[in-house]
Amino acid sequence: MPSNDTKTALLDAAEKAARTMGFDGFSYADLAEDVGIRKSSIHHHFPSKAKLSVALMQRYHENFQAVCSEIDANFSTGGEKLNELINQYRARSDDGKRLCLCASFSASRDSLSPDVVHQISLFRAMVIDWLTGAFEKGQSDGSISGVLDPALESAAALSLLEGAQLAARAEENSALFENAIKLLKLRISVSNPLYPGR
Amino acid sequence: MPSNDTKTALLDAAEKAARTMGFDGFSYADLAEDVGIRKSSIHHHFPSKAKLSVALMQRYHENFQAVCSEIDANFSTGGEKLNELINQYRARSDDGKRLCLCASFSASRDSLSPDVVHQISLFRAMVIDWLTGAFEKGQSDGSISGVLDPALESAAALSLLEGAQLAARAEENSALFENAIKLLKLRISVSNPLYPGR
DNA sequence: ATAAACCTACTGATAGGTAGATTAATACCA
DNA sequence: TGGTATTAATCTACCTATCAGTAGGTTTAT
Repeated sequence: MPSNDTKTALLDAAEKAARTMGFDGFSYADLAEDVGIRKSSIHHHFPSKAKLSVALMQRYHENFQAVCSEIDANFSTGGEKLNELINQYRARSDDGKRLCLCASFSASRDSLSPDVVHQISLFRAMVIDWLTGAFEKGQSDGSISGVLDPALESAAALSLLEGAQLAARAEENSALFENAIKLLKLRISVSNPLYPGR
Repeated sequence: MPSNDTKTALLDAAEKAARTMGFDGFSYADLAEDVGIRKSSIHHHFPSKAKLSVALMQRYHENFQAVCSEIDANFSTGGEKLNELINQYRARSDDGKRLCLCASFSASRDSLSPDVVHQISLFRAMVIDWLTGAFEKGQSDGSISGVLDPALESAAALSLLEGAQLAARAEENSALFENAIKLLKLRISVSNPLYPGR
């Protein structure tokens, strides 16, 4: 029985560590202590830190993409979709204790393998595309006010969300995340989504 | 003659390294090679990496505060002030090769000394205050459109600017910074033809 | 029997930091 | 003016801890 338990536990520990301390801030020794095996045993599952980070980023990409699909399946208006994505970034901020993996890895760019650098681009493109769709929807159904250009809104929103995580992280205070996104949230209409308006 | 040359050169090298690779991403060996002295000699100027980072953050704070004062002395409208601050963050992005020191240190928060953590709060408060003033001015003089709440605008703008640096850093592409801030720039009125803005 | 999973024990490189000698620039003083 | 303390600045040489990673043996489950 190929027990994925340890492998998953290692990925969980690595993701938490990377998002808390950055790629250069955690070591195999940290993961070993967290998971409860010897650090040399980690190499059985992930032969190098570079390959671990590739697996980390791939899982993160797939997971986030699934979340976006889930949102699409459960929410119809652009405003609702945007609001749900904001909730995702809030959750991943963990009260200012962490950043999302994409933001954390971006900051440590020079220490990453070329594969991960490329994966970051793919991840960002995926999120930007999804967000652009949400803003297009919000523009046409009137659930997001003042949308001039969905593509530009998307780029701005992603930067705002990652920047808001950074703000909360700077002082380990979730209120700073909320403050940073408040104006964006105010643009989301809270009217009955059954009445798209305009 | 107390030669500040080496000390300044060390701070310059450390700031560049920290903003490029993060606090955990550079070592005394890197600085030594950059400046051209032995790494043990660095301890004569900065006995520990913690004290170096304190000096780094202090110089950064003073420098940035001076820049803000300079802007206030040379530009009168809120829109012009905001535009100049955007220019500062663009310059500090270095075409996606670096982040500002505040953003970089925030990401490596767990590796910093308590002093530096506190300095980050002070720095952010200073920038937020200044930005709030700029938005208040822009609201009253009409040079920034759609200002509802200057304090919220300020928090959002700082997160957007740091997030835009992160976006550019993610792909080492300055166009991502420009894309992220474009909508903010569009809110700045370009009424004065002498300062057309970018 | 086989193979995955994990272990002990190790490696070379590098981390931040220290000890103590040497060099270089300044200050004092006859 | 020349000589001598003094101090800043840098050096060589070393320390201990930790880093990612390897070699090879042991356990465990099929």
